Amino acid sequence: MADDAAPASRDYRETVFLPDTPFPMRAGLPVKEPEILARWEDLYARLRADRQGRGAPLFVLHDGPPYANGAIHIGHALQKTLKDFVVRSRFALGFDVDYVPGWDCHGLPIEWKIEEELRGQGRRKEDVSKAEFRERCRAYAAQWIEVQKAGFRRLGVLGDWDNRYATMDFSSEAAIVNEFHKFVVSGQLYRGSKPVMWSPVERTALADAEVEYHDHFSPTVWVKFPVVEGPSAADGAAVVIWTTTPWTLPANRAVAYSPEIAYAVYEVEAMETGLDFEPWAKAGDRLIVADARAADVAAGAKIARWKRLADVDPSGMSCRHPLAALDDHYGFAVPLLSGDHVTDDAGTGFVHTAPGHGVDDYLVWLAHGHREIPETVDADGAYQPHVALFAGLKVLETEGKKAGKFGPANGAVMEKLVEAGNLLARGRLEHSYPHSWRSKAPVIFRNTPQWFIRMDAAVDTPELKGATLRETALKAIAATAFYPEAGRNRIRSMVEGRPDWLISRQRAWGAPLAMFVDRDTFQPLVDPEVNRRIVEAIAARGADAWFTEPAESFLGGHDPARFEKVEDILDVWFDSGSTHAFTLEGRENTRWPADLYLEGSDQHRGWFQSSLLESAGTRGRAPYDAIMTHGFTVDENGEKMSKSKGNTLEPDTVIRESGAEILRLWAAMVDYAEDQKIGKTILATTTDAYRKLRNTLRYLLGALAGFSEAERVDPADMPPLERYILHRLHELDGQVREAYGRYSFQDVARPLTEFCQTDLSALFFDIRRDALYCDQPDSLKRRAARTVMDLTFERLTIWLAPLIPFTMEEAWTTRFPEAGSNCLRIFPETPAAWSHPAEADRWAKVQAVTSVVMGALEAERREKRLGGPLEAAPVVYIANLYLLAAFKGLDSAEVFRTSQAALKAIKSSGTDLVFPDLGLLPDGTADFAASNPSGSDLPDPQTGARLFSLPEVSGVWVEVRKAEGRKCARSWRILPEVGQDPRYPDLSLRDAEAVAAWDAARV
RNA sequence: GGGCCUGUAGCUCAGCCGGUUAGAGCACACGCCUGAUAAGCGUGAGGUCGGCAGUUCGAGUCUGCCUGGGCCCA
Repeated sequence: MADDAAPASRDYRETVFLPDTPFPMRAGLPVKEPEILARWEDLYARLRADRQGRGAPLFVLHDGPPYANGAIHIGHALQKTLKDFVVRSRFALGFDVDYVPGWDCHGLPIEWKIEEELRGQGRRKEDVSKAEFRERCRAYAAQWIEVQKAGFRRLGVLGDWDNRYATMDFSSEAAIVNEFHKFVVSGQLYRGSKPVMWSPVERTALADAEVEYHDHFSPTVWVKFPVVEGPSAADGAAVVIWTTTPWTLPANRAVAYSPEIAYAVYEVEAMETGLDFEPWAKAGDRLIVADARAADVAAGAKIARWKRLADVDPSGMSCRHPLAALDDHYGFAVPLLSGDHVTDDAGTGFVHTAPGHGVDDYLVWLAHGHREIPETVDADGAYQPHVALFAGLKVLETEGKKAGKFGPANGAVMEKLVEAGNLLARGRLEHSYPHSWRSKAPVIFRNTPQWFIRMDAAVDTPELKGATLRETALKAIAATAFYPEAGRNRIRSMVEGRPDWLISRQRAWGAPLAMFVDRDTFQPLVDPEVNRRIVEAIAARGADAWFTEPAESFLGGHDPARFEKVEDILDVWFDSGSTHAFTLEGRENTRWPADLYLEGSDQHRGWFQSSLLESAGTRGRAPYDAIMTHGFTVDENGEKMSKSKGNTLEPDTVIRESGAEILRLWAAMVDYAEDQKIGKTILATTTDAYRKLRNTLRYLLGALAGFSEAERVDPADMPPLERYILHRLHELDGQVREAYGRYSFQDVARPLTEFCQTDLSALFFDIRRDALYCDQPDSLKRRAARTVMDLTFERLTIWLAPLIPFTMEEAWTTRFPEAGSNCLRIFPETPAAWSHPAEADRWAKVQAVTSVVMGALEAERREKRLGGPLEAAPVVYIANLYLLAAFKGLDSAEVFRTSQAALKAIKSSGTDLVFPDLGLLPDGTADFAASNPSGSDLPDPQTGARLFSLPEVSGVWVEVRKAEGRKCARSWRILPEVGQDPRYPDLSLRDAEAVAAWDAARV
């Protein structure tokens, strides 16, 4: 018989049931993912067919279209990933999910790209036909749709990619125009006029995003408006305004003031002397300015001394236009209007108001009941022919080398002001001024006739029932669910405050405002037959049909001489606001309205709102039942990503280096509702979390090698540890379903990661390793463990599949190569009988005691008295009967992962006596306590027993003794029994039996 | 400048209606194991809860101000 020193007579390794799986520890995701994608192929279609075959309820996620211009960035990746979480989780919850990805194709950025291309070929936009231009735009967008589609699919996003929608599809353009007609027919459309940012050099209106601010020198003028009507104090005086855009003075129609500012009349007493020019003011002039501005105005006008005569209330006053003396064209009255935008921190406290050339001007003008907006300059920024004194003069040079420099307009206006005697002073100022993003030339505000949708007119249609669009939209917001809830506030305040919807653009690439307008009244022609012909033509030949085909072909019997074909195009937001109309209506197996719209929080102003207004105006409600928003992706320091800062991160880079799965797991773990940070460190920790999940799956696969239905054990027959894991599965089942239900992916990823770490890896696997490796295959413990592992694998693989589908597919098909895609599965039912709160309670107590044991072992290890836990045989003294009772039915050595262990109930612990009323204890506890006798008190420290305790676990002391006996050559446990079986003198009895059976099976 | 949101360990996040010594997982350090091994287990360190003031017996939590960051506007 071998003694301790002698080596084992046999290598038992082959008799041990080690984990066995081809599922590799290292994923190699960048290579594996494309292979899995290829296998998925038509997965979306198969899923839909399967769910429809089951009569599953429908869930509709309607895609917000990205702009078909450029490669996808991290924000796109996040968003499509979140959408995929929704799609896959709804499929896994058993729904039939409709998700048709789409693209936004019209609009200025693409037009610009094409203009740039043309310039590269030495051609001008004017040299190509509108049709050719639009064709180039179409091709450009089509190319980017394919690029982006490939990028999204690479992320694993499921959807009806083959039937994607695009706003430029003929059918879409027709639907958009059809929606537009609904607004025309219901009287919600009107022709108005509004100043917009305009670049004379490019002859185009610009959106805010297309403008950048640079420092710029402007002339400044102080101008006198002689008072015509007002209080007696103002007799013979002039209101003074200050402006940096003298050229807008011919368009002046009012002067704005603030009721919050104190104004007064000042009389000039003396001018500065020794000037090298003749000042325009003279002693005796009476000027009205804000008191707070008086000193600055005097300095600007070189007034040496003046006298404050009297307070002036500008309310109700009116003036003469400063150029009235030169031409009757300017003979109108210039009223003083109260406006909130007026301040006294610059200028004179009065604001020159040209309603066609400034937004504040326009708004204050409208607020006072005026409707007509003068049109002063044309598309080139030249005064129109009717503008007296200045017709034809340009604000900016638009051609040649001097393009973008000031034209003659400012100078001419100043000369005429001098001539009229109303220029008080002039100067120059460097300030921040808007410039075109493209040409870098300054822009101007220019008034042009535009088409608007009314927000506040009662709409008498069956859908709106006399309510206004604003009221209808606000009602729809109240009826919508918001994830997170904060979104409701945001969109509501915007809809409450927004102006009428300006939907016309003077551009080429878009869906047209395809209608005819009476040349005299500007009223749109409302004729269902005409509209039908228009929509049919566009459906057949695209929006080009409207531009290229003669008016007669649409007008039918109407007189072409009377009706003008409108060639403006629609605001692209109208396009995107109509996506619900051509994606959710008129297709099979979908439904209007959508269950969910999901976009970034910036879309409260964008797509959520355009869709809401479009749908409210045509259908009386929102096209969605719920809105989910996400924040923006920022760098690791929480700062916005930008190319100039060099802190951008491309999805392609992450996919190439780590795999799409890492990006997906990142998206699953962050709080998407807020801004999400991403960067090197964060991706590294995400990769670590991924490894943890992957290894858990790998261990399950390894431990389940060869698992058969025959060895399955009924939960009722399982040991407490297995019952506990089942309880956790039951608990998680509820949590996972609930979290997916409210789109809280974090609340899926976090509990499952913690479950893998805490319950599986550190507890279940660690404790059961011995039984799995060394028990005979028919051992109840081993079978129960494997049964629970099978049930765990069955659930984990599908619970996590919506988030990390590649890895779960790999795990599932590794185990069940013939079972088809993991993604086709539905969350399995988890029996209520698995719920076992008493086990949860028990294991919490067991872990508390275990933590004291671990602490004791650790202390011994530190003292070099102990190596591994199998060398130990802790003796645990427990004065808390509740804690002791938790071990009923458990093998304490197994729980502590030591070779041997003993529990001893004690009655006294000095001051720490914890001996509760026995009547409150679980049944049998007293017996159990009695069955763990040997001593009713703590050992006397004098005997040499070292006792370990933790302050947070009262009533528990641990004495670490060395395990007695010899080390089993197979299970490595140290037991006194080793050697008792003569057949296998170096094994414990359990291992001897197991090897005997193994050997017998080999013969 | 305005509206909305936001700042808890190195990272991602919990922290209910204010109530013991602010938690988890990962990362980190140290140790164990070497039959999950580019793995597994254990122990530990790490936080003035962005800052200041206020309300309160008591504030991460409520209020105000300041500050950093984000989105949308001007």
